[in-house]
Amino acid sequence: MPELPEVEIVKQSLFKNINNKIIKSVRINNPNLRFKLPCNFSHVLKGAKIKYIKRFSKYIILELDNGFYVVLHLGMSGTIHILKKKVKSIYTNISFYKSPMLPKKHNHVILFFDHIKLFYNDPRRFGFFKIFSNKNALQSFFQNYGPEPFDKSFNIKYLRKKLYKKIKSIKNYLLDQKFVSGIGNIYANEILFFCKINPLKKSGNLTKVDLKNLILFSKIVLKKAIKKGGSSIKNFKNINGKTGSFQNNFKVYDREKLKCLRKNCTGIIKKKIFTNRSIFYCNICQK
DNA sequence: CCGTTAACCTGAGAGC
DNA sequence: TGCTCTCAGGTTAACG
Repeated sequence: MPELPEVEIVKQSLFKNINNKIIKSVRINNPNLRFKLPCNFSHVLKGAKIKYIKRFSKYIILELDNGFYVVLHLGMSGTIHILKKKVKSIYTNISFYKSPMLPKKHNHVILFFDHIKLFYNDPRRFGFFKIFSNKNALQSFFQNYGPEPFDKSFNIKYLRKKLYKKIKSIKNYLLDQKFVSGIGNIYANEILFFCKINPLKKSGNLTKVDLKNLILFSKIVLKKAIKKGGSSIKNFKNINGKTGSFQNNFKVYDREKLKCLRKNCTGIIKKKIFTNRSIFYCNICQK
């Protein structure tokens, strides 16, 4: 589920809630996530102070004062919830979408702080934690990833070199984290709409204008999504707390059969399944 | 190396 | 009500 903007929102909330705090204890209800929870997980976290929290791509990185790094990927359905001990009935959901009740059986990992409990909840268990013992190990893990759209290295020269004569569709390249980091299915579709590029277009056939637009609009779309608190599609209930609102700004995603929102375009948004993912596009203005 | 498919999971919603 | 089927914001091993 979460793509770069949603993970950024989660990171910001985590920073407000647990940065500089000490993990008093750890409870593991189910270690069987996408990858089995590292066996030293509790040992590394217990007693450690969270020195800093950052994000790269769709990953949240907790820097601990014992030199270790905890890396978290939310997969498709991972969320984080915080319960303040004093107010037992109210959950502070610092996730990018709101679920009114914590589905208790999917609370796989719980971190206890002084006045706070943090729950990692993940029904589908596609999310995972990794632990790195030092900065080098952390960096070498992220070496396999391409730049984020915000990076200076995500430029014309890079795109030309990577996409030259490639027959794979640009939609699939945008989802390829080795090419560019942080974009998922929603934002790939949205970005291509702004670029007026058909998602199925072969990457080697992109024009210089296409490449320039990709660089420009990937930044614009992701930034706006962050500003709107990310996209919240499911479990949308009106309860106190934060929810993303970028879903109200979707131009193509989840808009099958609706009118194209581009000025003076009479197109209708199409939906197709392509390499196991949905593509949404206007077949008139996206060439 | 390149591109595609299937698999990993659970839950929601549609259709019957 | 309940059954079956499809789909979901991601990643990656395995295959041709």
